[in-house]
Amino acid sequence: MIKVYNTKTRSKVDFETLERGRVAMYVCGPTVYNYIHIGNARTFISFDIIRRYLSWRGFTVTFVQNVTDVDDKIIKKAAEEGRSAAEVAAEYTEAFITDMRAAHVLDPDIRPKATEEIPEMIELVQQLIDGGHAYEVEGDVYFAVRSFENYGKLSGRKIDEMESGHRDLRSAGLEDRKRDPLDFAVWKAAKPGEPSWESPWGAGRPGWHIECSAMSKKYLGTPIDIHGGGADLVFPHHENEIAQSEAACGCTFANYWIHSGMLQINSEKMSKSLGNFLLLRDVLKTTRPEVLRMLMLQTHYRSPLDFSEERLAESAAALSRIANTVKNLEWLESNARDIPSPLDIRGLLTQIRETRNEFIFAMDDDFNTAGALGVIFAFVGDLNAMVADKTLSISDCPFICQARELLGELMGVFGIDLEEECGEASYPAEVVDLAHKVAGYAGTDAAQAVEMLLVCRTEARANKDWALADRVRDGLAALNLVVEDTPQGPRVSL
RNA sequence: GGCGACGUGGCCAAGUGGUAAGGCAGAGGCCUGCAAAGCCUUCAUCCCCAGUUCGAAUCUGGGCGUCGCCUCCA
Repeated sequence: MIKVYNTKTRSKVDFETLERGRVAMYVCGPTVYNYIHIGNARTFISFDIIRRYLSWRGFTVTFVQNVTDVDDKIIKKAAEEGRSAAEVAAEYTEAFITDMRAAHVLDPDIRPKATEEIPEMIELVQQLIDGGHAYEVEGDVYFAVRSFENYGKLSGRKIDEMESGHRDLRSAGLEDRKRDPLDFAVWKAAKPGEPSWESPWGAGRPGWHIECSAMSKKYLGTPIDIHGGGADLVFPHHENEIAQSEAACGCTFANYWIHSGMLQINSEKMSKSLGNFLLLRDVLKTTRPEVLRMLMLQTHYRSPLDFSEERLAESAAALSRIANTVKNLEWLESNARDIPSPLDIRGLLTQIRETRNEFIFAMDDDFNTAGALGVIFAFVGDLNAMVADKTLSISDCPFICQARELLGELMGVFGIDLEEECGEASYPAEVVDLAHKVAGYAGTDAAQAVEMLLVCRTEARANKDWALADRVRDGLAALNLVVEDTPQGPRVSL
């Protein structure tokens, strides 16, 4: 049984879907007024892993993630840059999709844009007005917080306490038009030059919170299984979504509320004023997505995560430990001989089975990726010890292959493709020149040239001509090809 | 001020009341011409105090400390 931490109940609970074997899941997407940053990426990668895991466990997952493409911040940005809000939104929506794919986040099944769902939002607002939960003031429509008795339940707040803590709310003149200072806009009257749509209350645009309510309802119905987002959305965004949606439909909006922890940079909150604002696309210029994901996997998704160059380097080293094992196993398989098996195959099969079970055990416990990674590393260590300094028997290969495939499968659940990590070395054309210079190679085929160089080096080593041997190795190293001497002979890899 | 989270070895980090996974880094050894990779060995009693318990990192209370949210924020 999968357990998840539900923000609504502040406890870990059994995960039971509304419909057997199916999961309806909605995760709040970004407001597209800039490139997404590394903190956004943390949230989206966390939910990507949750989604992948649920699918791997056999659920049919319908994953919806919106794009908020109409909002104050977009309008502000557009004004600053002297272009239309639609242009700004289109540019950053495109960039968002590009960045997500670059981070190996799977596309959602449905990616609705707020601007394309306005009729549904208007309908929802109307329902709220009809039901006495919202009221119009000069083209604005506000949700009446006190009309919804559960307001504050998700975030654990009480309306009266919130108000007493917020004297400054009243000082803003605009607030006078609201019946209660905590009431929030579900529809905003258009100001000159702003994007707007016709509505029963005049030209205007939807409030942020109503967008998600309407899109979730339209594409997944009510209630849904999982509604997710960053922890900073708990209040007010998700609180308001619940109020609107449940006030309108009279039923539960979402059964499980899952929130991912905040990302910090060098132990500080990421903010523009601190100058430590990192864009995902900039990080990915120097870091492979697998390494970034590896970093995130090592911390539970609900804990704060500290991001730094040092941790990135550690993650790269950790990932290569797994990749090296896979590479080594592949190498041993391709050099297997017709000899008696040096391995304890029965023990290996037991370990394969137990690793899978323990991985599931960890992940079922509120998606404990760090624990699951521990299981993987334990398996890696055992495999390494098992084959250390051994030459495999041909009869071992199917079993070693199984172990290798398990590693690939489990890392795949994390969105990390080990095949890619262990990809075949692609030889640069320069190896031909090197082979020509060092070994007198006359052809033009890169693979042949490398082969030639290795033969040349092996001979040199046999003759104790270390200078020549190292010249070959260094020459290949300069082309990013690593030569390693194994008991089975030399091996070249990237 | 209100709400909440957290404090585990040099760093990161998991941990379901029964005597502390894992990764990175370090030390010693093996293997190697030297490397690389890998193997072996080694490296903590879990912020402090009190309590519950046969037994607590895990439960309770208090203290200290860090952080987040309360305004747009993933």
